[in-house]
Amino acid sequence: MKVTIRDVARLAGVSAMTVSRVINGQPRVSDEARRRVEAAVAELGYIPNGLARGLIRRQTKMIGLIVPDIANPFFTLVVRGAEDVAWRAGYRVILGNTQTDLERERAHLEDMLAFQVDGVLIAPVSDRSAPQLRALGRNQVPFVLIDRSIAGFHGDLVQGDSVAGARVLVEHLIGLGHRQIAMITEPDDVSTARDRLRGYREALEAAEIEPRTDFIAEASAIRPRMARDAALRLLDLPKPPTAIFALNNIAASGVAEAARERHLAIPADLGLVCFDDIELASRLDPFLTVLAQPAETFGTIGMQLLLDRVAGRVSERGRTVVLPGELVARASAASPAFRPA
Amino acid sequence: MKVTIRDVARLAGVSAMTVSRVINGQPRVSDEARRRVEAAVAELGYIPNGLARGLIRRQTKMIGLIVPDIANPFFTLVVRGAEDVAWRAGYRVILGNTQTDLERERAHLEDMLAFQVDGVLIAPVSDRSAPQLRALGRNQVPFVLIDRSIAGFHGDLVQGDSVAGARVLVEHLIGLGHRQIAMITEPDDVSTARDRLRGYREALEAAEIEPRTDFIAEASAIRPRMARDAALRLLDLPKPPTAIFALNNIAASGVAEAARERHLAIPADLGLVCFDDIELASRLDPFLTVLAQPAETFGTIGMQLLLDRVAGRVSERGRTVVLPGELVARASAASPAFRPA
DNA sequence: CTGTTAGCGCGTTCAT
DNA sequence: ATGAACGCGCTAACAG
Repeated sequence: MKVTIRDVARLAGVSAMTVSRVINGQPRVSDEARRRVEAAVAELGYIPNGLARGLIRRQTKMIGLIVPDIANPFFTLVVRGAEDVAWRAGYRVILGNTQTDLERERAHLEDMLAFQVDGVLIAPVSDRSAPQLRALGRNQVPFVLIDRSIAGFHGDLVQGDSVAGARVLVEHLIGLGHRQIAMITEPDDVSTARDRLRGYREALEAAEIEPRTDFIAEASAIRPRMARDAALRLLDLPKPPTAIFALNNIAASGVAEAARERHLAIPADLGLVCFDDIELASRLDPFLTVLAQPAETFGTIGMQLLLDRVAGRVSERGRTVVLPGELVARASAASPAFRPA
Repeated sequence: MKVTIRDVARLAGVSAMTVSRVINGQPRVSDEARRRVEAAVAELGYIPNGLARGLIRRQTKMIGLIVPDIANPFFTLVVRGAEDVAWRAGYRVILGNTQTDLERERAHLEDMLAFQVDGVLIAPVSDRSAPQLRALGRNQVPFVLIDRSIAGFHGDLVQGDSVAGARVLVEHLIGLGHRQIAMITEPDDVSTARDRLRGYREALEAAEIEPRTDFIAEASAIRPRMARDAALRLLDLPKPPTAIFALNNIAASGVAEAARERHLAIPADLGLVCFDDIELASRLDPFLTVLAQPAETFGTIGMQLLLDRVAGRVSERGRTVVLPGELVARASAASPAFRPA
């Protein structure tokens, strides 16, 4: 059987209460009793039952962390940053990966509520996550949004500046001489997709480039395969683009794949830019022109805001932190090649 | 306040027991009562308290998952695979990232024990993890090792064939004409490092190439910076290697960085191979020659073995699954360039 | 079919 | 300084 506080008490020849006091570092215990309890704890390898503790203390020191795609290096860094901050503060993290599936997100949220997490840090699937997030509020569980905002939401939020970032990327392409610029995006109930599309449009408009509706291709932010298919559709157009702006790095990898299949060289035949650097790839070979975002910082700041709330040390209604991105110009975007009409 | 089973009972006009029966799908409840309970549950947004449940049921449907480096795309896929299998089986995952820190691993294990996880899937830091893993056994919590084995351990294990894989990689380099081949490894209390070093040595010996001790550089499997430093030491040798075998992709990225700093082109001036593909990078630009391992499968199989044990449907003492790797020859390794002595 | 009693392991409250 | 009684929210075992 598992060893309980009573077993320790028996072995130490004291009551359970004294053991409880010792393991919780409370003062009113004789040195003698303390010694014997500590010895008993060590001998039995006693570990206090977190469930029982959580039940009575009404806090578990557990934080729920939900991301749409753990395999995306952006979120992977978010997770690392968040886990690290939580760890230092004495909190542990329960991870939920949604694969952008709304139902899966709902179930994860419910499980986390069931296990009485003290707070939730979440990059929501989309605006449609709103109803299930309200369940958190109803149960008085504080939460903070990262990366994606939700229309009409007014809580804490850590995000990048997608509109400005997209504009910078597209202006960069325009500056290189591109005028036929397509975009690969995802459904517009995701705030980042919405914002990046807007930035793309603004940049075109500012340069007085006529927008082409057939240059907007919808794909997925987690499935490179869909991005590849979307890119192929663009490249097979009668008048194909000379450059593509992919909404994130996963989509960009799909574009690169499509380009290879059509024997188009990047950047000679096709310019390519996207959001979010891929650290490992860039270190291996600095190639992709990106709008780099401080991914790990999304996680650390997000977790800090959350822990503030959990500790009840915050009164303001909704704090928004916007993390600046940075254009990293590399080889994947260059002047468009001459291509016969 | 939080809504409890009693609140539901009151609203539905029944006892708590009846509510319990309904939410657990037990049979002996009248349709009438069931309907009213379900209505009350919906109205109150009742979510059963998992802590209380776990306390009495003696199982939490929670699995602990511990990896050394969540930011490594190999482990990121392991996590995704494992989480996915757990999810389908109705289990949730608590994630622990150790950053190869033994103490952090110990603390994670203790926390997971405290919260009564039903099992633990772990890629241990090193052989030194052994004592803290015994704590799992003491508490009758089943566990499965992934990726790394531990000297003297005899439980379930899912691993790659590091010896053979390393041999294949180094033989590949030799086949291309390289004879001055260095290796970047990590401390040899990690089984994969040990095995890969052994494979490296075997390949050299089979080719009758004299091993050079100054060609073994110790670095880290999680810090590209250390791999870079190690690579610089190798490249600055009076008689530098013409090719480097990095024990994993992170280390390889550090090597590439070092090569750039010394203005050495890969593969023209320096051949580079390593373990573990980087999916995203390879899709973007198939460049690195790797020994690809089915990372996600490490996670799925590992979780399956674990859930077998958790369900108590397994009797064998220790099952070992060895997942085959595959050489993916790409551009980063080629015939050594002519270099003046 | 339904409700009552008891207790999972711990910590709070109040005695002693 | 220490312990006894009670309850956190839920369900197993037993009544009825």
